[in-house]
Amino acid sequence: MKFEAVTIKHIAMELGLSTSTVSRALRDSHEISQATKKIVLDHAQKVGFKPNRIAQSLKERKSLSIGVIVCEIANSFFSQVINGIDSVAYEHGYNVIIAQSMESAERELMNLEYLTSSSIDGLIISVSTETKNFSYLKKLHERGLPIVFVDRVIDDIETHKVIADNYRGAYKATKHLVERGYKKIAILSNNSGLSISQERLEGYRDALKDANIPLRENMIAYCDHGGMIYSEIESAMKMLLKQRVKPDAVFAGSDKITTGCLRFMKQKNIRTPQDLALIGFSNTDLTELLNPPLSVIKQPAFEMGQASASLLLSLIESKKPQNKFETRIQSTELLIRKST
Amino acid sequence: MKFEAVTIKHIAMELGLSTSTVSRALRDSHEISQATKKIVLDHAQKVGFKPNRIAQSLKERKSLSIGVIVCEIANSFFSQVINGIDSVAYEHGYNVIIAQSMESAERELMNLEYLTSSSIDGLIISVSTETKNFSYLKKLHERGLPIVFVDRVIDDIETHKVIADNYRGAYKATKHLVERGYKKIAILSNNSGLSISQERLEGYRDALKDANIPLRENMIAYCDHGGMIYSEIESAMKMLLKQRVKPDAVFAGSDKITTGCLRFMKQKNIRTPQDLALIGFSNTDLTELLNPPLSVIKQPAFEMGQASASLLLSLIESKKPQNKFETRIQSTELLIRKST
DNA sequence: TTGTATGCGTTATCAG
DNA sequence: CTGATAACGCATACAA
Repeated sequence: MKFEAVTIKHIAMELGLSTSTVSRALRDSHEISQATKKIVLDHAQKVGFKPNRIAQSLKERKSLSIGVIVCEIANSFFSQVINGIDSVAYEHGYNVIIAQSMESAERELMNLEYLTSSSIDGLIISVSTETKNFSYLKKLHERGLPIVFVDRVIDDIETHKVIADNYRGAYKATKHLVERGYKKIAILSNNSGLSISQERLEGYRDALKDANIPLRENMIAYCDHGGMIYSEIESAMKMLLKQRVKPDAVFAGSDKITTGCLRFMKQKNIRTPQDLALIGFSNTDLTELLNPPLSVIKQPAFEMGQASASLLLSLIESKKPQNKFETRIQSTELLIRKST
Repeated sequence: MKFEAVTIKHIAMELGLSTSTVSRALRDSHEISQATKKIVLDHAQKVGFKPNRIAQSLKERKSLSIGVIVCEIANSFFSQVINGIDSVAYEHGYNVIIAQSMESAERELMNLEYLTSSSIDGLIISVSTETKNFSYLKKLHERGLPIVFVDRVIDDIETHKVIADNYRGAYKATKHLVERGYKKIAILSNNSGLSISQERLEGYRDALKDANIPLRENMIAYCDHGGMIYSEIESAMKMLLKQRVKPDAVFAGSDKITTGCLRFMKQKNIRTPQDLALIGFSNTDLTELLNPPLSVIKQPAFEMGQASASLLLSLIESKKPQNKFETRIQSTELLIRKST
């Protein structure tokens, strides 16, 4: 027994009407008499008619779905972003189709090709650490697919971008360390190609400069896969701690890297702040209860999701081209705990 | 400038062929000559042809999408489940469409209606705490929609169910408390209507019984909305702690409730295990680093997701009816920390 | 081996 | 006010 949905045709047959009449009645067209409307509506109700969205999509040339590509759903930051997206999409009757890149450019591309085979009306994407080649994305954009970037953006594609204030977050975090007397501040950054990494590094650099602390290049380590693999963080940390001049504080440049650092320090029995101060980006739950404690830069993930979805929907629903702008969600919080 | 996709028709025109020939060539049909195949394929490649999935869906009467309804995406347990689902779906070329019920029966129903308007081939659902009326879901199932339940199941709908070993998890957790000498063990349970709640309560009851500890009904508190609202947990905890006989240990019956309890204890300055021992279900990251420490029952969320998706796909792709069975994923872990 | 015609479910256009 | 017909993009039974 297959799932046989009831269609307009069925209703038309059973009521001895034409499909067009039924269709119009269901859409409450003014050119249908109240009497027939009632008959049709009642019957539709009775047999549980639901319009076939696929057919509607084909006809209307839109799917009422938006695609979302993030590196990993099971990452607090992104799951909160998705939550925000969903909350807005739901209100506007849009579906959310999720895909994860797992920080792989190849998977990202496959998802992209799949989602854009006319099955989505617009796309919200946070590019993977691996993504070097934007040409496909760019082509899609040029061909008219509404795109909104969230968090990890690509500068030379001109469309809405929703980002947290990475520069200020990193600046404040670094400054906070400086103010506590730390002078050898290492940073464990995400892949250097990422927009967020560059902004965060900038904030770090400027905070040091403003404090007249010389920047040491060997205090900067990178996790090319965004900490997707723990060993990446492990070796970066080991490298940092092996320097002649050891860092007295570490600034973890992303959620995943932050948790990795915590794991590493726990494992190696490195205490905070005695042995090494720690501050990092994190949207993980319950960070206020961690031990070793953790000073945290928290991103407004949910709000970023909401903003992205709103912008995307405005892009989708407006016929005219809009001014594309960057939205900086300002409420990046700096939460200080005794880890620093 | 709209997003104008290239269709089979375009290719046919440009190549002076019929649409059917093009269609067949693209699908590598044996009844097309190698020569034309090559011409078509090359051209399709050149112009970047991507078959319109909506049209394919309409024709084939399947969408290559599966729907997932959970209470909240930004909940570690569910995000890990989704991750598992996605990993399997992706390999089989299926899309995942996510919807959240936010523990509201109404939203769940709306999502259900929306998703099943022929836009999904099957459904994976974890019912909301509020869900009392299964009739719509049941009707869908009877009409042939493949459904797999994950974690929170409905007993009288006969289909595949993927659940963790809630009974054993709760039994072991309670027993562990008993063995440490706790005798006044409270449980903060999820909504009593939920399958998981009942199983967990059962495990709790049996563990007490086996230890000859009388069950006190006033040691059982419920969070009807699964802890979606913090005040719910707060008042439940207050109620428990106001009893003449105060509990010396608390067993938190879900992820959300566990984090709620931790928050509450922090706020009220209740120490663990001195003032109150704490154990709870949790799939949150970094629980091993929490302070107050937390003994944890961890569910195999990712594996549950994988299993659900595999079962659903087998349901979708097999024409014959199958034996519907319950899959108990056994690897529920009990992770003991100094909180108990 | 290729082309023609038809239908998937819906809506829009055009007649009546 | 209502009905017949075409079209969205694709795939296939049937002709040629």
